[in-house]
Amino acid sequence: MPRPTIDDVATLAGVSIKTVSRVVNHEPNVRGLTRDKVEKAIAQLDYRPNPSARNLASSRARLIVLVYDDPSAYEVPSAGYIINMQEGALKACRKAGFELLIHPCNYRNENVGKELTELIGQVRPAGIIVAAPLSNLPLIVKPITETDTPCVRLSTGSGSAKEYTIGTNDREISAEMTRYLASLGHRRIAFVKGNRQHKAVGNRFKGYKDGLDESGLPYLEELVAEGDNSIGSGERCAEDLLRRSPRPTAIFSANDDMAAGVLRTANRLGISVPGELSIAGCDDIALAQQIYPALTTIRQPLSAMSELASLALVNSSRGNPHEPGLDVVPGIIKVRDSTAPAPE
Amino acid sequence: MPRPTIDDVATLAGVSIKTVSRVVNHEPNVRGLTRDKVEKAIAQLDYRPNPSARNLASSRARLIVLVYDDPSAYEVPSAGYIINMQEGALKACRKAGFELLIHPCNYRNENVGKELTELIGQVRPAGIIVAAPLSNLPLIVKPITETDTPCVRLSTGSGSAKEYTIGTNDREISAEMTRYLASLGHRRIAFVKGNRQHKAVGNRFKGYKDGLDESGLPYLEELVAEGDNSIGSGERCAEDLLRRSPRPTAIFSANDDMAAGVLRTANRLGISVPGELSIAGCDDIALAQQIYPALTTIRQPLSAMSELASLALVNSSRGNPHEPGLDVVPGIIKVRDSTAPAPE
DNA sequence: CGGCCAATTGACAGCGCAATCATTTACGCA
DNA sequence: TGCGTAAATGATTGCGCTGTCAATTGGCCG
Repeated sequence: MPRPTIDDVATLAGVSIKTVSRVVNHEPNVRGLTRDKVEKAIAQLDYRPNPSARNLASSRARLIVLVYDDPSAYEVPSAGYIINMQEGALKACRKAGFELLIHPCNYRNENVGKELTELIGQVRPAGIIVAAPLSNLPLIVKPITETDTPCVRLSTGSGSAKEYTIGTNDREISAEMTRYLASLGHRRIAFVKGNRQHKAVGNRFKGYKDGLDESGLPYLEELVAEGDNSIGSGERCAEDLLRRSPRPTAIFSANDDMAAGVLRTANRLGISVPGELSIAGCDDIALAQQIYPALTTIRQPLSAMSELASLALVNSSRGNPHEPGLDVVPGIIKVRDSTAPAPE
Repeated sequence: MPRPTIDDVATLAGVSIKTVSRVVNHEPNVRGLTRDKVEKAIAQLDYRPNPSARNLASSRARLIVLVYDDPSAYEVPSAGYIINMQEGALKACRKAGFELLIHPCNYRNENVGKELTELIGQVRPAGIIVAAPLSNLPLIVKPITETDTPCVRLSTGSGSAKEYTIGTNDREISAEMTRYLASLGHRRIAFVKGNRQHKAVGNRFKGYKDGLDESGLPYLEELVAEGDNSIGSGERCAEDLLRRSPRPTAIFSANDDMAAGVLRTANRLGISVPGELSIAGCDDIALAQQIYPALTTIRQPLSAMSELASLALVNSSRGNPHEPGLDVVPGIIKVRDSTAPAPE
């Protein structure tokens, strides 16, 4: 049996299809009595509008696109980050009856801009969420905004004058992590910086320096290494840092992958964690709990952020665009087993 | 400026819209000359068909749904598995101009069946891919097939009489892994079984026994433990197994998460890997390379499998349904650092 | 009770495309 | 050259819905 259409509902309820349309779309100016009749008919027929027809008629799809850095472009992709984001967006979409289209995207590709423009032209989404680090690249954001598609940036970096941005308190929470390490008695706290392209990790570095300062510890250039966000770079940075003398007793990395790399190196060198060396990361990807010892880290509220973003886009499609600006969803520190009081 | 429509193309090319439609959809019976004209017009206008209009007119969306076990239902979700699957499906979809809708799904939920039926009614996808372990649950598969939506099962378990199934040579490759461990001199090779509900892990257990047999080793009940696919269960099983005397010198787990758990336990107990204990897993999720030492494992060709599945569904929507049956994409053994010759 | 305005409802025209069926063209052969 | 057939092309309808604008209704006031 074919699915019921708006005509069937209208006939059953004894009204015109336009009235049914009004009820379905929660438009004003429908009498309570009429609304009840229509809703009863809808329930009775188990009617649900055909999205394609709606999209065609209104020329905008009930669909949100999530754009993020393509993990398959990397040797050892970091999947946890993405799954977390998808989760929040899916949640909001389901609640609103929207669908989520995922679009991993390689920013090294020459034609990303065109690719996105085409995607938008193709599916006409109600909105687009652009995740960090892509959200900091004009190369990505500009083509999107030029199509007039509502766009929310997920950026642990900074706000933007033109788009609504959802961020987190990277700098503050990183400072807090640093103070936490200091409170455990650590005096030589090293830091592994991440990819310079990513503003987020820059903020974390600033937070690290803030934290040192607030704990009355000096900032030492020799205790900072620069990675590229990958596990491998974490390993190399750790080799470097652990060669210093005296050795740092804690290493705080700008993301979990690098922290996992630090842990690998410590394991390889036979340095006990957390006995001789405390390790802290940032992101709380699944990996953080899968390695041994489980990583003390900063939980990025990624799921909450993408949920908020989706919500904003849904509202926007209903006529309430969100004004530009920065909303901050705070992260929290998850203390696990990779940090302990400083030795001695 | 509004996007060009099929009418614009027809006008520019001096043909009817039906002819344009034929060219766009690669239908036969168009003269080469005409085709060229139309294609030139399409290129000139940068025309791309409106998917909503197509869907409305043909009452089936150019869209594939990927259904998988909802990771957020678990405490420590295993994201790698999912990302790999998404990757292959995305690849095939892009090539065919299809979109991918992801639908994580909690099978413990009472209403999964209805949920899926509604989803299908809602979006009318060209097809659905159901990933293991959901693909082995009638609870999930039946409601789908009842809607006449083409459905491909991804199951490392077994084929099905009614749906096309893409699997892998779990049993054989697990036997090979076992033989490999035996070839390293291991005589006491333990096995960690996974969740009974998952046929795949059952096959791996069979493969383990085959491998022992082929290597002339006895099957010992005491060297088998039963986990539930989670890291935590791997830890517990390892505690059990390592209490045996003499201790096993190799532990082969039915998935990587549990192998990671085994490694955590070994680390905790101060047992050196791979010096005193070799560890092997199965799946080759990203985690396998993120822990130390990197895990020797069986690489599941998940991406290839989901790509194949998507392709089959695309073809199906073009009038070439795939007949039921089982296709096997073989896995391969990735030797990394967690396995070494047996001690002594 | 008549009149007027606002609230409510409906008629109808597309949105852009696929599919059906009718029409035209091309080609082979006698 | 003319006929028959198959190939190529086109005219038209309708998919299910939204948006526009017109028609109707109801309520309130004088």
